[in-house]
Amino acid sequence: MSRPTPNPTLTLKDIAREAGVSLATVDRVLHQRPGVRPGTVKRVRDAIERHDFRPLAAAADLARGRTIRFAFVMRVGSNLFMQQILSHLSDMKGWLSARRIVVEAITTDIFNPETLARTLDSLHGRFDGVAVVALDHPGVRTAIDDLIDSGTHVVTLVSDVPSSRRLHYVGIENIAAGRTAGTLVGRLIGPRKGKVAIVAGSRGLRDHAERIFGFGQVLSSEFPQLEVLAPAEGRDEDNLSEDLTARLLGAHLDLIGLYNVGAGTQGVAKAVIDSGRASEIVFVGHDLTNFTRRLLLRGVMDAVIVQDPGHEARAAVRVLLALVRREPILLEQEKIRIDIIMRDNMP
Amino acid sequence: MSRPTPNPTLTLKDIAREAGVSLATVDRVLHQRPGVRPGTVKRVRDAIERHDFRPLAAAADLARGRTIRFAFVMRVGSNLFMQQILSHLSDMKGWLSARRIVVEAITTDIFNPETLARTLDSLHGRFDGVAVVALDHPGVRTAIDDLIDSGTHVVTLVSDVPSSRRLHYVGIENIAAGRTAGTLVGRLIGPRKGKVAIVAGSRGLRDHAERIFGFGQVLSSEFPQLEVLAPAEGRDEDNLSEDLTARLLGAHLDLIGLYNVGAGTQGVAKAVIDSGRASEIVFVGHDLTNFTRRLLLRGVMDAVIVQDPGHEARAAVRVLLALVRREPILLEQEKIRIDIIMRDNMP
DNA sequence: CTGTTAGCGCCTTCAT
DNA sequence: ATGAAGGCGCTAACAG
Repeated sequence: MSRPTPNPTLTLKDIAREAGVSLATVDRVLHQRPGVRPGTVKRVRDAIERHDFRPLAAAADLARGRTIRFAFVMRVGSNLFMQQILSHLSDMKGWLSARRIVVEAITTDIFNPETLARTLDSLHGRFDGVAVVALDHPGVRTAIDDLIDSGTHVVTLVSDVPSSRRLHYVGIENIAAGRTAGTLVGRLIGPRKGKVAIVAGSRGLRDHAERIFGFGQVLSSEFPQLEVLAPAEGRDEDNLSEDLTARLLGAHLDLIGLYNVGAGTQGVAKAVIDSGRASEIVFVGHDLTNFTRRLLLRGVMDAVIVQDPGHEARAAVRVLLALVRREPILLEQEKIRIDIIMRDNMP
Repeated sequence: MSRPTPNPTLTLKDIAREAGVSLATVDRVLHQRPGVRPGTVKRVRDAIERHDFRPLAAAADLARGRTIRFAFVMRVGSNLFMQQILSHLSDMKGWLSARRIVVEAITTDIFNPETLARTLDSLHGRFDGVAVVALDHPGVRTAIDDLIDSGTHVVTLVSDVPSSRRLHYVGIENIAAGRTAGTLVGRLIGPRKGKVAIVAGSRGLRDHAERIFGFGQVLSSEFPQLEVLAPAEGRDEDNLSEDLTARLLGAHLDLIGLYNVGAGTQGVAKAVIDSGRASEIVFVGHDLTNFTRRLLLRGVMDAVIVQDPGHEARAAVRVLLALVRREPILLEQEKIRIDIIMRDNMP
């Protein structure tokens, strides 16, 4: 059974001739449009498969020749990670405009499901695709589903709403990320006994909640000598996070592990450094920024869990594009990995 | 100074009209072809920049309409990592053939610079681009440079030849990878004292040598309580690696750390398991395969350093394609990261 | 149900 | 040094 070597210079016309039909009919079969007799469909399909034929992407693009519009909806504020995503999007400008793709960033600082839902509602009919950093809330879920019903392709980004009908989630599995943090903290602490603290943004955020869950899972099952304290909620703000961390450090002199689940890393780190106990505390957090880079180099942080913002920006665009063009999504390529960054493998 | 919003529906013709010249002249300027007066060039350039205009990629592709040929040259044999690269290449078949790109894999088991050089010599004029897993040897360097002189674009893959004129290296920095392994072994061992062994394929391989160097650097400077033994060379073979490891384990009862630099992981692991000392030995190696996955899950291995073979395959193709089309390379996208994989963040 | 045909925007050859 | 014009392979509107 030898695979026919695909002759790379075949065209639709050749297939048409071989199947004894016209160009238009082949096109119909290719795009599973109605109005072709089953027998004809089969003949065309056979001819296509016989040569493993693929229509030339460039020609299809050119002929369709429509400008494609995408929106990225997210709350940004001072969140460095979100800013990085936006900055990588604008790095793609050249690539995008050579394909007549327009990406609009719709940002807000408001952290409120109702507002997000209303924003999504306002997008009906205006975009071919929408990537949204969602809050997992019934109102948001409904807004996503409505948007999809209006004919817009929707993917979630960074934070998922699994109960919605979004076509894809571009981001990491947060339970696994939390477990990874747990393993790192546990293993790097080694045989010592003591307490471990968690500082999160809010347990209302699905991604934070999942990370906390995964972290606790690993610590309780595999590192019973470590006592995990109840998570503090620092709302991803530096000042508040610093206060909370300082308080934790003061109250627990046997604190030897610290997991910062969200942003606010700068505040947490300041408290750790000021306590003079940086070298005895294993400190793990998320996202690579100028701050966390420096903290890794100084040995204040021991590891950072990373989801590559550049990869996420590009993956979101590519997935939306594939959906618009009804092309297959390359799952392996678009999957976002949970990266562990330590001092020596910083990119 | 407001950036003009690029009107996404502009075409070459619009630029031509605005500059008061014909289509062909704009095209000449766009591709920096000769035969245009400097003044004209400037007028066209200005018009292009005024609108931040980019020619539509699809139209350019279609018009050029040539089949592009790439070769991947590597020694494969039983090396699972190389097999993974090939397998990811064939996953791209659909994508490639929709762009009339033909990728040919030229594999050999022979591990010999002369043979590799001769293979490269035989490629002159047959391909638009070549990705080669090179050996760092003067003969290979010359062969690469000759190939480039013959008009073929060349990138190195996985293992670099920095002294050649290759246009890009798709792979990780191996010194940093070795340092990462060193940090992991040192940190995961914790306060214990003892010996650390290294099993490599061959110190003649540049990537292995660099990893060993980075590993030693970190251990000697930051973990002085650990004594690093001289590297054993297992030629990436399972049986030999197993013997060597067993011997090391027998000779050093205080062996508590193990770094497997190349392949042959299965053999190394078998020796560790058979010794009954798996749980007390911190074992770090490279590349994620079915074997290393299982070893991580069973706790025999503690961490695996990974360079994503799928990413490498795609990056090599994209870089070669960009070179052929004289498009810019998206360095940020093509950079291969050093990933640390532990039990909980396995993809 | 099926076929014909006019573009899509750029590249390239051939004139001028 | 510059311009005119015919494709590249596919899509979509229109005819039959």
